[in-house]
This record gives sequence, structure tokens and C-alpha cells, in this order.
Amino acid sequence: MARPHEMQLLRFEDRIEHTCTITEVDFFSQDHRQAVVEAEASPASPKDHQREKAEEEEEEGNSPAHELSGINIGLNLLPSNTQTGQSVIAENQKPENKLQILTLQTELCQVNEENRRLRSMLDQLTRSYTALHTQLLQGMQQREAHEIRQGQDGKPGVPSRGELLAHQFMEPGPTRLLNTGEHQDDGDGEHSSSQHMSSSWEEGKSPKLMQERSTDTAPEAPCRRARVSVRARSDAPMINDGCQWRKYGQKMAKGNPCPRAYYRCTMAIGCPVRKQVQRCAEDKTILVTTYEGNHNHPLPPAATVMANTTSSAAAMLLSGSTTSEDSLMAPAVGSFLHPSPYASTMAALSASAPFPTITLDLTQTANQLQLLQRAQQHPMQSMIDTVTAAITTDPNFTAALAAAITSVMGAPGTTDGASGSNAASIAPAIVPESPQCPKSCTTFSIN
DNA sequence: CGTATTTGACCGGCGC
DNA sequence: GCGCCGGTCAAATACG
Repeated sequence: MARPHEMQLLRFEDRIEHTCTITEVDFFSQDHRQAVVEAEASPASPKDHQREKAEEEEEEGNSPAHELSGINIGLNLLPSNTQTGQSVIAENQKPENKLQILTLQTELCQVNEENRRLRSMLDQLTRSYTALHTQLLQGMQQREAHEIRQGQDGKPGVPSRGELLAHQFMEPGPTRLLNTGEHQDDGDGEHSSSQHMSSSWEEGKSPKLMQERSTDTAPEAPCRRARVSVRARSDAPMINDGCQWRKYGQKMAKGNPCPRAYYRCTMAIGCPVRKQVQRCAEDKTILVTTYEGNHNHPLPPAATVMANTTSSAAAMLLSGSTTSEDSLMAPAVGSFLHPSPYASTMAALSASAPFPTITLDLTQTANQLQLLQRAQQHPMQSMIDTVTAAITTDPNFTAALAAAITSVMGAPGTTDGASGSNAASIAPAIVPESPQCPKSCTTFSIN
């Protein structure tokens, strides 16, 4: 996964710690940087220098356990270094400076402690993501194996409604979204006998095609995927999400004076991703973009960031939908998207369509500081929040952020949808798109 | 002239 | 069975 990045990060931080240590020894220098340079270049403290060299040599080991050892070394160095420094200082400097030194030592220790805590948090996040990803992959593999077995047995038999729905929701993209740029789902991933992507979209949609291959596809006939709807304030007719789209239709939707436009992704031939763009009937400054499907091609960074965000939301939605309506509406949304006081305003599922739909609302304002604070308690959620907020506030930020996100999240892969970079407001939120949620829940339920 | 957009027709799902 | 609605297709049109 992101191990190389992590190692780079850790080693970079280790260097910072070294620098801090040296700086502390040369605290009385006026110029901090100059002091560091001098400390590194001068033989004034050969012990420290040798210790640093030993640490650097240790770092070359690159063993996994070294990540923590590096941290500990940095921390343990402080007392020894400062002891050495203090002995010199005690001989040459005024007593009041000792207090400053002690104060700075304390601060430095706190900073190092914070560093270590953040690092472990990052490790934990990485492990959690890896575990979840593995679970998703295993689930997909088991399901596909099961369906292949059914196909080999001849008539698969009529699955229960629950099975059918569970298949529907296990099927779609977000699981693969989180995977990589492999072959896209399109709702027929299990049909290894079926062909290419371009037709797979149609298979998911076209009853004719479904009937032609009814022997092995009938249980999948109503197969749909999760949708991710993004609400953002924008004057533009369509938000710039980093992808290339071609308009293929426009309709007047009931209950909304604004037409709904239909786009399909043209970044790759046969890419099954489509999106609908429509202005909110209540507030025409709000642009509602609904993404469906998963890209079957690499995405540019600007599109990848929000793709990860939306795919995470969709993954959450789908994982919840495979169990029960309760898990869908409460734990899935509640625990993943807004475990905090944001719960009441940030997330909800839509029932306006035969698809499970999750809406990311980027139209509300939020305190970025709160996002940061939440980052410490809920790293995964905060990552999504941060990404979304960054996108909505500064489109130029997306490219730079993409690298960082993908380094933590793993390969961006093919993902679902993209972002609204022109959104005017900040807060990522998921709000009820429809008052018909209960109805939708029954659709999701397995009974 | 090639590509993108527009727009009416068509199709299937769903509710009555 | 019928009509409504959402979604897609494809011919016509616009644009660079």
C-alpha cells in the first residue's frame, strides 16, 4: 500500500527530530538554521554527531520495526543530548537560560509525543483501511465463487428476494472503486462469461439483453448500483470534476422546473460512468450531480480525489445495505459518515430512485477547525471531509491533495464519480434528499 | 468535416 | 391494460 510513502514520511520526521535535538543543544545561537548547520558541520559535539550517524545508519535498515524505534531513539536522545548540553551550558551560561532550556525541552518532548501519537494514528488508519479492503475483496471473491457454482449447477434456482437484493448491493462499484483500476463492475462483474465493459452497462440496464442471457443473469436482472449525489452551489451549468463528459440527453423531471441533463464519461471508450445534473428546485443555485457507475480507466488527480470520497460514501452505503435497513440507515451512515454531532445535518440516504443513493451536501458551511479536530477522533471520516472541503474551496488544491490522499488510501484505482470543484461553500455533508427514506429502506431490506 | 449538443421518439418499469 | 415517468437513443443541428 502506502508503505513507501509512510517510510518517507517517517524518515523525514526523524530528520526533523534530529534537527530539533541539535537545535536544542545550540539553543543560544541567534539563528536557528545557522545553528543547525553549524552543529552538523562543526566537531563541537562529536558524541552527538556520532550518535546521529549511528541513527542514520540504523535508518538504512528499513525494517518495519524501525519505524517506532526511530521515534524512540529520537525521544531518548533528548535527555542524553541535553545532559551533554547542560553540562556545557552550566559552565558557560546564565542560570535563567536553564529555565528556558527546560521549558523548551518540555515543549519538545510534547511535540515529539504528539508526533508519535499522530504517527501511530496514521499506522492505525492504514491498517484499518487495509483490513477493510481485504474484507471487501474476500467478500467479492466468495460471492463470485458462489454464483459461479450456481451457474455450474444449471438453473441457479430463484434466489430469495433478500439474496437478490444483497447481490445487487454487493455488486456495485465502490468495492471495486476502492480496489484499483481493474475492470469495472457495471453490475455484471460476476458474469465472467460475459464480455466487455461497454456491453456490461447495457446488461445492467437492458431487459432485452438480460432476457437473452436469462439462464445465468435472471437473478441479476434488476441489478442496480449505488449512486452518489453531490450537492454544490455553482452558477456553472455543470461542475468541473476533472472528468470529460458528453451530454446524451435532457429531460424535464417531474416536480422540478429545471431540466435534468444526462452525461456519460468520455475519458475512455466504453466507460460506464454516467451522471445526471440538475438544479435544485428549491434553490436554483444548488447544482445536484448524481454519479453512477465506476470508471474503467485511470483518473486525473483532480477527479480521483472526489472519486475516492464518493466511492467511500458509496461503499459505506452498499456495505450497510447488505445487512438490513437498520444497519443501512443507522450504523452505516451514522458510524462512518458522521459519528459526531454532525450527524443530524450531514448524512442521509435517498429513496427517490430504485438505486440506493447517498447525497454529499457541499452547500453548507462548516468550521474547518472542527474538521481538523474531528480528524483526531475519526481519521477516515475527517479525510473525506477534508478532501471535500478542499475541493469545494480551492480547485487547485485537489491535484496536490490527491497524491497525499492516494498515498494513504492506496491506489486510487477506478472510482466512482468525481467532485464539484466549483462549489461555493465548504462543508461536506450528507442530507436527506428525499422524505421517502422509509420507503427506500424497505427496498434495501433483505426480507 | 469532425465532434459535440439538442431534442423528439422510443422503451421499460411502475402504479393505478 | 393504460398512462406516467425516468432514462436512453439517434437523427438533426450547431460549433470550431
